[in-house]
Amino acid sequence: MKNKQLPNGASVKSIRRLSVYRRILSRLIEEGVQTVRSHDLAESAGVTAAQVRRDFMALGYRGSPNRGYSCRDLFTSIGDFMGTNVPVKAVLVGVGNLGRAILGYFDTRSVNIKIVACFDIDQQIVGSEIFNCYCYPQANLERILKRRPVPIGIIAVPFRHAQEVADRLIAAGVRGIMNFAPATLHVPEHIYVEDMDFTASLETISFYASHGMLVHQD
Amino acid sequence: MKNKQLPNGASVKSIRRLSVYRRILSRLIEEGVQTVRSHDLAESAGVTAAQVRRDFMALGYRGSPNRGYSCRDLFTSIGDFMGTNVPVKAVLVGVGNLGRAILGYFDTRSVNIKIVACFDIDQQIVGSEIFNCYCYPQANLERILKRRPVPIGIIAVPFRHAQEVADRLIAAGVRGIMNFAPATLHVPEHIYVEDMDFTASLETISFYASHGMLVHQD
DNA sequence: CCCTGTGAATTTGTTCACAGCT
DNA sequence: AGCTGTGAACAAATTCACAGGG
Repeated sequence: MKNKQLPNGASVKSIRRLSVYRRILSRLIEEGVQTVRSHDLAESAGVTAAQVRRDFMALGYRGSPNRGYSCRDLFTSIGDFMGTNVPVKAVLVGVGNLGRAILGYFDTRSVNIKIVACFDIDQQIVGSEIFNCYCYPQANLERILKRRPVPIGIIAVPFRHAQEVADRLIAAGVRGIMNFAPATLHVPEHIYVEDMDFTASLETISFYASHGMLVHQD
Repeated sequence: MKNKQLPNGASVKSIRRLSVYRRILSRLIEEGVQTVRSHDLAESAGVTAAQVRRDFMALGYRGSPNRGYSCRDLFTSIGDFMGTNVPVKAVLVGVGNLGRAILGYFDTRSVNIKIVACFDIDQQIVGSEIFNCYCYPQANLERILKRRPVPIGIIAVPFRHAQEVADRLIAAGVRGIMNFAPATLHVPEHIYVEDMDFTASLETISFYASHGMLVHQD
């Protein structure tokens, strides 16, 4: 897909940074911090202060000169913008080692992301509950998503099946996909895919680790 | 970190794409395909043909007009450039659900990436072998890396310990880090970090999934 | 003719630097 | 004085479009 144009001008990269700022804010709030300056957020997030302020232009949220931003208000504002103040729902397909770890990850860590169902083809797994998530037969994917539509699908199946699973998820109404399979998915323009490509990431790290040059923190 | 400058002009993004092309090529070779055009690779990798050719400028590998590229030679050439023709070695710190899944992932999938040791603080796990990888006490990290230096560290510990683990890995000679902890690591300029931030990725997907706009395949 | 290789144009993303508010 | 908000400069990444080769 080509690039989107948000009303304002938020790119994929800035959206991702907003998510990171929000996490930092949540920790600051826990610590009882009231306000934060763009400079502080920049330091915590590993970016420049100008970048932070630029990213906030998209939100419409405005700080106060000489004081910075209210942690609580900014947190809410980012959540409103990103839609993460209400829990985000997803389904997962493929309950192997990795799928299980993903279920565990989101079960523990975040209140605002909820994997509401998972699917597998293995009869040993189907019918059981893994990290508070019931496992349905993969054949029933369409039926279940029809009854309870979910906007996001997480693919953790072997790469040979990834495209087929993606097609079925999309047909069942999913709009965004988190793809852990080492395969490039071919999807319609309006579907957003984020690849979690462990091998490509590790090989990229390897390249820079061995060529020892200065480099850009992801 | 700021951007590196490769002799030629390969950026982080192009390096990552080279890894993807290489994987595609390995599958083509398995299928017995001899040559491939930039256009074909572009289709498989989900990018433009011009992008593919541009990426290959960095390699110095040259195709033949009217024919394209030799799959086998190009595969080798990318591997030479990236250093992935010889096995890439890494250590993993944190053998929880996610750590275990990562061990399983690289154990099965790839011959050319090898996690040579893992570390944990849990005495239950230490001393056992997980997916063909022996688990050492985390306290011995420095000692073991001293004897057998490894260029890459994979961090899969809770976010509170991530920075400390990163510091120790770097002190022990690691040059690149794959960070699964939801934390921004602060590292010296010459260290390359790739963040595998599940939450930021999922929230980014959520944003685009709910705002339904055209979008760029990662 | 159908490819690749690449300079030039364009688009996207980032940083600078300063005006303005408190 | 110390911060934000932002136009303008800059840098990076991508695409265009075409010259050149077999």
